[in-house]
Amino acid sequence: MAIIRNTIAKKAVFEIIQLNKTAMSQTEIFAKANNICDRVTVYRILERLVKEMKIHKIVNVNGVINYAPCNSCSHEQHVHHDHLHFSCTTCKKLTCISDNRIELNIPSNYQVAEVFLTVSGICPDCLIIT
Amino acid sequence: MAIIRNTIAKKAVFEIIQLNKTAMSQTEIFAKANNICDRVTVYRILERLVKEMKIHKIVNVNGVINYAPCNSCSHEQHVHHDHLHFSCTTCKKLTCISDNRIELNIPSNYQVAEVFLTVSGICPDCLIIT
DNA sequence: TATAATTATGCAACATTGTTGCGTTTACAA
DNA sequence: TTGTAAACGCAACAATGTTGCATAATTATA
Repeated sequence: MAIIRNTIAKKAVFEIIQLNKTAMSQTEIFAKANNICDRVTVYRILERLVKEMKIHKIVNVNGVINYAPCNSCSHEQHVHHDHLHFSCTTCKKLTCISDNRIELNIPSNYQVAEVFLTVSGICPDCLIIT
Repeated sequence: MAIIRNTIAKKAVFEIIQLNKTAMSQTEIFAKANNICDRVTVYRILERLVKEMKIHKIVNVNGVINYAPCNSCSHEQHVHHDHLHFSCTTCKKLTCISDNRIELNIPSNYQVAEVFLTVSGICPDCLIIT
């Protein structure tokens, strides 16, 4: 069985994600990591953190993959987390909003894994500027 | 005011999207277009078709942008279309499933543009193979 | 139907995001 | 303290998307 190591870089990346209010892309995380490790290593750390279910992987409306902390989220909720993501088209920030109860109406011959509910638009910060 | 032109390449791209059951990426559309035009032109045609609201732009769970026909979709529905997209993690196909009524619970200081409801998992075709 | 105006295209080059292979380093258990 | 597997760095690659500019094609209208 694979042993999970808690390296310096991994701890740093995890902390960056946890301390941020909005979800972040690999590029943003790497920029904040202050050259603690290689670009590629950040990708691999993120992959591991998702597998260990410590962070969520969410795609914004532009197709950029973002990572958000997985705060109060049980094992079961993790894959079926129905909370809403707001993807700002101005600042490109992805924010986790709230838990939304969704009524899914999917044919039974589809095997559902995860549910993604993303709303695009303009976030409060960008609305003020405008 | 810009005049909209209906070029051969544009007609071809639109037809490809309309005839396909699942949503397609630029790569797939270009492959089907049989060198009717340049790779870049496909990107630009897709951009225009989205702006003209003839097709929908949807992101699959891997971050690849897909395009789907906008069949029975009024002007108002277009930006608020609440129908569900199934993103197969095996064959990567993106399918439009059905209209799902979603109860959105978003703070009023957010300006909503579009709603994306995407479910990942395994589609019927891939389940049979397994 | 000929022509002017401007939309659309092709090509080349670039930018961003994400992946892979491989030799080296490091964390952790014993 | 040390062996071993996990993690890392580097370099190279792959996929997807974008931009600038000269040229071609479409459409209105004269």
